[in-house]
Amino acid sequence: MSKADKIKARAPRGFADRNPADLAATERMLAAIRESYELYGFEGVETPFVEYTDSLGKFLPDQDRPNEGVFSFQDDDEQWLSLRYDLTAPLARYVAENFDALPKPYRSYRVGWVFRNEKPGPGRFRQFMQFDADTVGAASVAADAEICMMAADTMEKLGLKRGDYVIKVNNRKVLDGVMEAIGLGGEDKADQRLTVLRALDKYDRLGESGVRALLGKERVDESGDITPGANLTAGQINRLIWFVTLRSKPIGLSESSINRVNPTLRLAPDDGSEAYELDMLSAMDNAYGSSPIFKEGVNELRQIAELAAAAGYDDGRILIDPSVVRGLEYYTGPVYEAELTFQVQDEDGRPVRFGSVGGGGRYDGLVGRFRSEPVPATGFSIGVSRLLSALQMIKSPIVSGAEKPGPVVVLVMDKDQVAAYQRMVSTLRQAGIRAELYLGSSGMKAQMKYADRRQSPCVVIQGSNERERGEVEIKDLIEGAKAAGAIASNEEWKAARPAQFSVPETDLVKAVRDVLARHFG
RNA sequence: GCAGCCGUAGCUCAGUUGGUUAGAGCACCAGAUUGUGGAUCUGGGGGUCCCCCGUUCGAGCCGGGGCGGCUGUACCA
Repeated sequence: MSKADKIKARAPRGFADRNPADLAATERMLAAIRESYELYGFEGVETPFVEYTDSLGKFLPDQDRPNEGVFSFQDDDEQWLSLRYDLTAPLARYVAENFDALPKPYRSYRVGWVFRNEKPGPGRFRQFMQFDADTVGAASVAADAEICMMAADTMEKLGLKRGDYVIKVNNRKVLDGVMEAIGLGGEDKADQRLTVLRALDKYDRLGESGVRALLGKERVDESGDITPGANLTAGQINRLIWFVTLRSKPIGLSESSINRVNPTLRLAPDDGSEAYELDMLSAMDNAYGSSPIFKEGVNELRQIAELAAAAGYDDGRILIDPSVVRGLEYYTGPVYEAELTFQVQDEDGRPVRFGSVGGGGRYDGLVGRFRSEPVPATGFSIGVSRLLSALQMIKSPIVSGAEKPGPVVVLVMDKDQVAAYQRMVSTLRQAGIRAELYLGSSGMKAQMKYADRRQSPCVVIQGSNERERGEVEIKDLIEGAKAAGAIASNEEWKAARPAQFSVPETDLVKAVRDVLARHFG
């Protein structure tokens, strides 16, 4: 091939290769998550990567960019197919298709790759892995409360310490109620409501001033780019900001503890009072309880809080946070988000924002699209890929040191003795020791480098000298590397042959086992 | 999508007012050592200077357009 035809080797942007360390770390994470989900009674089920596009569906108001963000192609019968963009929509299809055969409520989990055709960024890929659990056919918020508790348990099984994560809970109904109360109800205001929800969703990233700008006329970012706002009045903005800045006490704490945790929980400002309310849900209720939809949402939140507290999760693991919005398409009630609370910096020293590493909520309309009856459902997904990069960044034990040691390498000293070397490799393998024959064509020095690069614990050497004596030489590379520091000259290094010893060939397995035991117990 | 910044070796980067055959460090390969991974020394491979068009006797450098990357923003089911 001529130089001009040479193809540039590169992965498509937003698609990542995974090295041995990534694979080992992911395996550990998946095992931990699976154990947690199964403990809660969920069972595994898997659906394919590809679905009919109309099964994945476009729902509810967010249709301003139809088909954007989804990889789609046409089958030979001209039907449109799409790569799945999450695991929830395919599950809804699966449940609807097998409805009569499944126990209800139906609890299931699945893990796999999902695809989104969007701009990638740090911790954000066009192919990434999710681990999802759903309860279908249970209308009770007990199902939602349970999923929040399971999310918390799972974070801890993944090695996150209490306080390093939080499960935030909100309810779509209360957001809808607030918007209704400030005059944003009705079909004709749907666009404005969408803009408001999107603005509120950014509270943790842009802060109060940024959200205020987005609720008002416009926001100008640091590059000078302008984002148009929702054009609300100052009064409307104040009431929204008051609402989303309410912060939960840890669910169910006593009043004295509440004072310690959050002594400045403010009452609704529109009555002009400066009174403080100790219970956030009561504060909400006092402010907007006249709206039926709001009242329903607050009651659901209260039930979740009580259930979580009864099970002992009222210590800050699960918090109500009115600024949680989540996606706009199909959530109908409680929504949850798993967030990491610690700060880390990237290689360049910049602070990294992970955003949420998991989320979910109630989607009572999704399965019903396939059937003539409504089917309630609620679920939660962990963003495995994003969480992996976060855990790698903080060098969490679950992802670091997950890599296996390399194989024992049998060197080829004499090319006409390959059969004898291969026999040694087989002997080691039959003893359950990871081993390989050097398959390249280079000399001994290069073979040593190769073994070094493979992280081999030791190499097996048999030249003509050893062969005549019926022996093999074992070189402990880990021990040898330690000895290297003390040796200055190359002559000395070679003469000393550190960490190297001879044994009869019949003792090969025993000698290698001794070396392995020395380093890996 | 929009905005700002940036594209020279696998990586990090030099490259003078436009002037021979475009450089360094690291990494890689080999030799010094007919049988030893580190260190040292010596040598080697590797470049469409992102692409195209233009200006010019002459472009890595100047101009226009495109493509790509990063950051912010939008979207995120």
